[in-house]
Amino acid sequence: MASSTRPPGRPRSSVDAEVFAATLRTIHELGYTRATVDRIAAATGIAKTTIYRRWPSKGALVTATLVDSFGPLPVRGEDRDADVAAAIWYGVRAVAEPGVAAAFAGVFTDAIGDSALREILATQLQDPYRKVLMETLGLSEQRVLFVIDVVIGTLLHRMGMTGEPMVEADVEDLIRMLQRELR
Amino acid sequence: MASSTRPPGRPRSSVDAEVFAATLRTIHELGYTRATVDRIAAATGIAKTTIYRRWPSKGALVTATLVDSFGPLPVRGEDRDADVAAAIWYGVRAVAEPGVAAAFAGVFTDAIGDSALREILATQLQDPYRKVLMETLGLSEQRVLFVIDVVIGTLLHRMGMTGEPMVEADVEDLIRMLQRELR
DNA sequence: GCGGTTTCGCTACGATTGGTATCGATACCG
DNA sequence: CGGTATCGATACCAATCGTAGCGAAACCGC
Repeated sequence: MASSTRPPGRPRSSVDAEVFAATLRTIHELGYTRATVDRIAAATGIAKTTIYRRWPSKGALVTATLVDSFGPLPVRGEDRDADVAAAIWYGVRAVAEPGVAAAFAGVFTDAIGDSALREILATQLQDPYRKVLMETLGLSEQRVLFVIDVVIGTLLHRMGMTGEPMVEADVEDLIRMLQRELR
Repeated sequence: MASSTRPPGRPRSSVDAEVFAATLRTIHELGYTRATVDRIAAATGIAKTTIYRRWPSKGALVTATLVDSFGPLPVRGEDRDADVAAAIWYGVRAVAEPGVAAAFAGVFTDAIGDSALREILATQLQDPYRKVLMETLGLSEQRVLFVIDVVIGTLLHRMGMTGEPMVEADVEDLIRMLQRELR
């Protein structure tokens, strides 16, 4: 329909998905610090300069990778307990994806003292989930931000300390705890 | 008493406390990444080489700074609800200390892919609290690790996202939530 | 005081890395 | 086939972590 307005010239080779995958894979294998842009570019088969043409910094690239990796929340707004459980399980799987926790921690670290990156992080990663949760769960902003802190913070801390995703029994405790909290 | 066995030679100038303070201050002002060892050394008035003589890496220095900054937990083992509240408030104040959250996130990031640093982090920072909490609260290891994940993870996520400590109302919610969880 | 011992400060250096500049090659559209 | 915008490659700069080497300083026992 409106997809006919394509600008002239050589198109941006559509390898974004490949770059995201290579970013996660490289971070998973080497950690955030040693996952250099050079290596990510080489793993994708494109030039480093191409990456910097599309994303303004390494942090922005990793943030975009996280946004792409997380995707939309599977909440329906009918049964709050069910939505809480579904959202937490979704978060567990997303954070357990190889490289995601390390990427999160790394971009988190870079964001402190880099206000531009911090803006990207808050706008592109947190705001969508805040809005969706406020609407479908009918909670205040303060309440939603509290829940996001608890869920994502807990999962990241576990992944960071142990390197392993949270086991099912602990996830179920986390779900029950938050269902009680939001009742 | 046994402090008489001092080795000969020039003593290690006892500026550890100053180095720790300068580390936190520099990280607070510039963030973990831009808080270079050069700057920390300059802020203390000592040479960079001296820092590397005492700590094997920047991550180890920051971890030691965090251990020094946190200190022992004020739990008494008589009233569990009171201990939970006291421990959480203690964590809130420790994480709110300027530079602590940024230092934590940074050393967390470096620890992934640096097993030596990871060992230091787990042994020197987490283990003491795990043991104290298991003994005084009479909880299983799994339960204690879960609580540590929730408390520290939540506080760090809040500090990382907003740059501000958690407000009192949210802290009280966190305390009530965990008191119910541990009942 | 004085020698012995250990740490300290300083300068210089190597290796990596984030990020930029430049220019020719390339792929697409009409 | 020509116009246009992106891509790839190379070279480059500024920071930064971490190390080497050496002379100076500070402390102890005598």
